[in-house]
Amino acid sequence: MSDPTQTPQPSAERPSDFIRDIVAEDLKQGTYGGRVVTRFPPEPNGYLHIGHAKSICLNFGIALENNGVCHLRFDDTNPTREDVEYVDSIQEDVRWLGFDWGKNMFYASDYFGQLYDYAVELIKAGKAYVCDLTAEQLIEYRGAPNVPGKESPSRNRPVEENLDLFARMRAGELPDGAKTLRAKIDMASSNIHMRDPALYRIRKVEHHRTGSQWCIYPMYDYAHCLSDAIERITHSICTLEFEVHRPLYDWILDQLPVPQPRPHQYEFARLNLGYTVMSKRKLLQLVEEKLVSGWDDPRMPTVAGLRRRGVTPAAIRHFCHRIGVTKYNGLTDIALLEHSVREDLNKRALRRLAVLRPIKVVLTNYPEGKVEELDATNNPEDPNAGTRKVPFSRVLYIERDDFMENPPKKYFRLFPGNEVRLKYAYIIKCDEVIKDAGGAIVELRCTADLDSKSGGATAGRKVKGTIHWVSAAHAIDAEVRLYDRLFTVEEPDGEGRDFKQFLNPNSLEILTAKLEPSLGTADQAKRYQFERLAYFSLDRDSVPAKPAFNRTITLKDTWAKEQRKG
RNA sequence: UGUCCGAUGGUGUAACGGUAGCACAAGGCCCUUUGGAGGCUUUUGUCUUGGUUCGAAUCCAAGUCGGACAGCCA
Repeated sequence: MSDPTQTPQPSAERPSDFIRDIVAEDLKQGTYGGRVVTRFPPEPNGYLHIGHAKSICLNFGIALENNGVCHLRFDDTNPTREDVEYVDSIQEDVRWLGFDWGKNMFYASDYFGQLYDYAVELIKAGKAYVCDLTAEQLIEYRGAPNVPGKESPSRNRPVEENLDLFARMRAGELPDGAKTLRAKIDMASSNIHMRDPALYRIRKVEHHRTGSQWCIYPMYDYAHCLSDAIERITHSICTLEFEVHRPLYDWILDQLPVPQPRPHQYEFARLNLGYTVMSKRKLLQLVEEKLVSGWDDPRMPTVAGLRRRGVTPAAIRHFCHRIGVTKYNGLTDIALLEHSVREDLNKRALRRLAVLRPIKVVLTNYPEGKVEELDATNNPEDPNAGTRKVPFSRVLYIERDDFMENPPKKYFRLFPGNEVRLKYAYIIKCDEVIKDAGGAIVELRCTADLDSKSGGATAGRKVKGTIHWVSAAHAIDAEVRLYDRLFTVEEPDGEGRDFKQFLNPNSLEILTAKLEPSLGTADQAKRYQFERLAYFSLDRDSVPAKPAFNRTITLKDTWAKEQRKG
């Protein structure tokens, strides 16, 4: 449990929601003979984000809970925007989240041949035709939500002619966009998706898997339901925007001799999270315009970004469990995610002492040159985590925030004349504040109660505050990146808004911090808590001479809250 | 003035005709060698109006509000 890079076993606790209810009912009725087969069907045109994680947890979760399987299927029907870079990252991310598709990895492009044959069937049955309308004309003929469409002049083309034309489309005899294959349904339908939707379009481009084998490519609506049927999917779970497509999903499967019982589609609400954007288009924009460092920038809501930020798979899974699955399109409070992250990190993070913004402290009654190795607890939440030694000496650094010359009421930290406990060490008292010519504080002169160390005569003395520190002579320097939310408002892409206007200018602050020496051998696979500050993880671009730590999330700060209250 | 879908505290959800519960957030207290964690505790909710019923968050009707749909994207 302390190694968050290990593929963790998704928790055994069974969630409950309306989709799981349907699956349970189908199991009870024996609809699919006891089979449960779901699928996660990403288009390889972007990195996975936390919204996909919700879908992954749902689909793989349902399979796991019911002794079923979940397929990973790349929905690669549009070669003009898809890329292998994405198919690799998607697999890595799903695996990292803790899920396993076994041998069941497929591509919609695996079925291009069969899909073509099915299309021929449709044409023969008089249920599809080759249409001559241009893209512009199609828009005009389609009508509008409350205006019926008009039938294409090609609609009643004879079957033989359709067959010939479709074969010629496939053979590459026609230029891009010249013709489409359309389903023959109902141009007057109140559902626009039923107004003779396009099934195939001509695209003379290389496909990342099928190369130049095809120059016609199936549309999503046509390819998706049939891919589900071919794979014998039982429950095809997607997001709410596909609800309107369901009649078409059903129509296509009902026209063709697909394996029975065929799959059914169910829709749930996609995740909307506060203080972030979730659409692939917008995330891509952030990457391409270099507003972030890449898809795995720790501020991104991508799985890769969260991973680099130090968030664990378990935290993401718990979050997905907590938010549930419904058809209500709400806005999830980012605090829910933050809580899941803290909860998990609290259990597994190794506690360490680190000073982000140092101020020098000299203990005037502590012998010069003396060094003590003090015992420090690695994780109070986990007795098995053990202890370590931390060097202590006369000159220390403490956090600037932990000293105030003129403190407000309820300030428990160091101020002139006051005492605080140095964590794992002595109680000290501030005697003198040394300033430079400009009046800036450069050093604090303190005296230590030399009997107050653990095991000492006055170890039990209670002082109001305990602060962290590092020994100046032993501290190592590290780059520390303090990440904050990427946007300043909860709904950066709300109506009439340009999300880029709301980028948080302070979403990244880079500091050189002073760390206790044990952090010199920090492990990228482990998680750390810099005591009293935040959770951190070692970034992958650390170099031995200068480690770099990313702040995953701060500790809860009730003092900051107190101050806000004024 | 189209079709489909939805509505439970501030947020996310549970209750499947029978005591509106949980988590987060917010407030208070206790504890604390992390102002962390933990423990205890308080506040706040069934969109509206009718109907069915001994009894409705749940079923029905109408309304209100919100979302989705007019790519040869997925």
